[in-house]
Amino acid sequence: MKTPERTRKKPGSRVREKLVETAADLFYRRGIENVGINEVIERSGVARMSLYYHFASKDDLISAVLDHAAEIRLKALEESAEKGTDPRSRLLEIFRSLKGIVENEGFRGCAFINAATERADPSDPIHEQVARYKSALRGIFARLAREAGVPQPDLLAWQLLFLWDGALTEAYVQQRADLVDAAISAAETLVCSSRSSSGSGR
Amino acid sequence: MKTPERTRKKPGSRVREKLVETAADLFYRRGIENVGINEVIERSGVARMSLYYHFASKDDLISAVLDHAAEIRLKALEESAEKGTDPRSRLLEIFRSLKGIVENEGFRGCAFINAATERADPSDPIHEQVARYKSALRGIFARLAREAGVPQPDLLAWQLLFLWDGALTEAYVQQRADLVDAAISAAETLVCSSRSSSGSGR
DNA sequence: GATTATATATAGATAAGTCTGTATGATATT
DNA sequence: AATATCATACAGACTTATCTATATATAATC
Repeated sequence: MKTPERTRKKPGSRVREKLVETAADLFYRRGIENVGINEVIERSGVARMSLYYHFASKDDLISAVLDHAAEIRLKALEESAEKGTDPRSRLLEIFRSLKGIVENEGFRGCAFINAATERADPSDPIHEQVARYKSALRGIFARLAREAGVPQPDLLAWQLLFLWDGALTEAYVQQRADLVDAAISAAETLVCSSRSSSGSGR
Repeated sequence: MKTPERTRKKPGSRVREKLVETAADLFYRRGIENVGINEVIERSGVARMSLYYHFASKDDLISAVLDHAAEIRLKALEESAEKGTDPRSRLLEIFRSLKGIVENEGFRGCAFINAATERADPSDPIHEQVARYKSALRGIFARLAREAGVPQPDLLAWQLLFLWDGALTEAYVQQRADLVDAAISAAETLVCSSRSSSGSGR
C-alpha cells in the first residue's frame, strides 16, 4: 500500500513548495481532473520523478494542495474578521471579503466544492478534506455568532455557510461579481434577525 | 461541418430517449467526465454508432441530458409550488421540496452546478445552459416574490437562489439531508423580513 | 404492386490521442 | 555517502470518434 504519509514528512523543500503552488493554481483554474501531471511538472520546471519523490501519487499532491489552500483561506478570513469591532460586525466583515474573492482574476468558485464535485465518490478521501474545511469555516461563523449572543449560533452558522457557498457558486456560474452584494445583504438580514436580548437596530 | 442540429430534428426515438435517460443517470451519479460513452452505450444496450447517429458528439449528448434534466426539475418545482395557497407559502413550499430532493438515494448535489464545475472553461456552451437553468429557477422565485408584493423581488430571488445552491451543496459535501431544514428556516426569515405593506407577523 | 430511397439501428475494428505511474541512470547538493 | 533532483523512455490503460459493412422498416415513386 505505498506510503501515503510521505507528504507530511518533509514539508520544507523549494521543489515541493513549487509543485504545490503551481498545482494549486492549475487545479483551481482548470479543474483537477483537467490538469495532468505533465502540465504540473512543466509549469513547475520540475522533473517528473521529483514529483513522485515528494508525493506518492497525484491524489497525494491534490491532498497537499487542498491543505495548502485551506490554510491560506482560513487565515485570510480570520484577518478580514479583525476589521470588525464587535462579533456581529466581524461576521459581516467576513462576508464583505467575498467581494475581493470573486473579483479576483480567474475566479472560478470555491476550490473545495469544485474538488468534491469532480470526485463523485463520497467515500473519496478528498470529500473528508472538503467537509473539514467547510466545518472550519462554519466554526468561525458559529464562534462569532455565539460571541454575539444570538439564540441559535449553530443554526445561523449553517445558514451563513449556505449563503457563502451559494454566492460563490452563482458568481461563478453567472460570471457576475456584483451578486455578492445580495449575499452580504442577506447575511445582514439573517444576522440582525437573530437578535440577542441587547443589540442595536439597523 | 457535419450537421450539428440533427439533435433537435427527431426528438422522438426510443433509442434516443434511452440514451438520454441512461446518460442522465450515469452523468449525475458518477460525474460527466468520469463516464465514457462506452459505459453509456453498454448500459443503454445501444450500439455505438446509434449514439453518434443521434448525437454529433459526447458534448451534444451532455447538452441533451441537461435540457432533459432542466425540464423535469422545473416542472416538479412548479408542481411543489402549487401546494401553497398564497405566493409567500408557494415560495416556501418550493424550499420544503428540497427535503425530498436531498433525501433521494444517490443524491449528489445540483446536477447543473456539477456540470459547470467539471467544465472549467466559462466559455464552454455548458455554462450558458447552466446559467439559463439557474435563471429559470430564479425567475420562479422572482415571480412569486413579486406576486407576494415584496419591495425588492429580484433581490430576494437571488438570495433565495444562494440558499438553494448552498443547501444542495452542503447536503452533498457533508452528506447530511437534515441540513435543508436550516435552509428552509433561513428562507422563511428572508421571505418574512421582506415585508409588504399588508402582511402577517410570525 | 414492384421498385427505390431514406431513416434507424447494429457490430466490430481501429485510429490517435490522453493519462498515471514506473524503470533506469545520471547528476547535483549537503 | 546520503539525499535530492533531473532527463528520458516506457508500459498499460484509458478516451472519443471514425470507418466499413450490414440489417430492417417505413415511405416515395414509378
